[in-house]
Amino acid sequence: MAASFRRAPDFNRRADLIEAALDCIAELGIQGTTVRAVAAHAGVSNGLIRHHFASKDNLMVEAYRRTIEIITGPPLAIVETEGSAHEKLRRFILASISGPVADPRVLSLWATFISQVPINPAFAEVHRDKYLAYRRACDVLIGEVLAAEGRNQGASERQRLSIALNAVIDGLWLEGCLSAEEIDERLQAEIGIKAIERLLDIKLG
Amino acid sequence: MAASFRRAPDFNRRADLIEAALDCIAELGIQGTTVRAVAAHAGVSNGLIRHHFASKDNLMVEAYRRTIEIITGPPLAIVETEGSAHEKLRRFILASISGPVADPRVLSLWATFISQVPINPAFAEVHRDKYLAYRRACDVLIGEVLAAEGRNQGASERQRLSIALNAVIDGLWLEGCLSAEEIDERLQAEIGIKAIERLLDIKLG
DNA sequence: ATAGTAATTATGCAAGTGCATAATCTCGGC
DNA sequence: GCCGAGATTATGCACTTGCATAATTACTAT
Repeated sequence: MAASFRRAPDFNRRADLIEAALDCIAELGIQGTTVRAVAAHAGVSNGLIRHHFASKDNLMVEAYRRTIEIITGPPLAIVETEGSAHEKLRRFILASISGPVADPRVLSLWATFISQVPINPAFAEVHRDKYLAYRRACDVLIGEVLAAEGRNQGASERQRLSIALNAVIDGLWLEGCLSAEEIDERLQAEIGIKAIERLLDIKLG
Repeated sequence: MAASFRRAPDFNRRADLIEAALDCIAELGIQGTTVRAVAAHAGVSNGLIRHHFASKDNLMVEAYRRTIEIITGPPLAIVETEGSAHEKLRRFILASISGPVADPRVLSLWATFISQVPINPAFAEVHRDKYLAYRRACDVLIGEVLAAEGRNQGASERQRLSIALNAVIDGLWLEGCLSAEEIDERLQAEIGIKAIERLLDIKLG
């Protein structure tokens, strides 16, 4: 029996397998995401996964990395953008709670991996790094906005604002994903902006 | 070989097995939570689980029910309490983001089950019911507070406030659990109250 | 062309999985 | 005391799982 297959550059194949893993997790859950299921979904043989990843666990960690990238990528990209501090914060918020990030599938993936964080050091490390990066970007944005307002609050007060801001973003993202069918995305975004305007006592264009 | 064991009333045994299942999920993850692991953790034989639950899946759904009870129990209990609308809302918020609810273990359990909701109808049903109950309690509380303030806002505006309030609660709970070691619980609670005071433009004692 | 290299498949195994079944034991009612 | 009911254990089976191994194939450099 002649095995017929097409070769793919290493990088693409790896990315494809990670994407297939995410599909499996979203559709079948972590339990149903077996090496065989991922391989079948990617249209390759089982053994190929072990050729590209040291272990199934390794593939899962990479899938977690990709998931965080999907979630924090859009907002973090805003930071590099040109614009006033206020405008950037506004777009940062919108990018965090709407668009491709506000997808039930994404929440499901996130939840799957978060549940692994406390019991698997490899996941914990990824979580710590990426979570901090997002938090830091958020803090910087707040600092810039407050500076532009001429408000030089103490570090303590600034931290409070940062925590509250993050809570609104996280909470709206969560709610939006959990009831994506019922809630209008624009309304959701508007609520987010208004809420944060009140919290920080600012106006975001 | 004589098997020696102590009998337990059906209800207690069931509750114990559910608790053992939660322990396993928190310590080993959903993957490590096998029938054998739960039985070992509860100090009983494997077969006993099948005697008390129709299937492992059934046990998992019951464990999900228990988890939601752990999370929404304390705040929902506040609603039945005596006190002014403002005072009740304040305690409701505190019960939602501090105390036994603000536990990384609880978040981990919640995340595990939430990831099952989209792929398992049994979980989806439990989710829908319990989630709605919490949301409704929250809405009623807001309505009472606004009424006490003499503010008769339209249903649309009230819904916005409700969504924002929920977001702050969910977000603070999430953040608090994710970084429970770093954040002081009292500070967290204070931030929550202050944030919601600003959002609703009220004072909560 | 051709040979070497790495990607890919095919196959099998040892361990673990949920669950069915039958035997055994504990306890309450008489 | 003892007996029936059902809670509990012991055991095994069919199936799945991750992974190792060896054979096979496609691409690249020369």
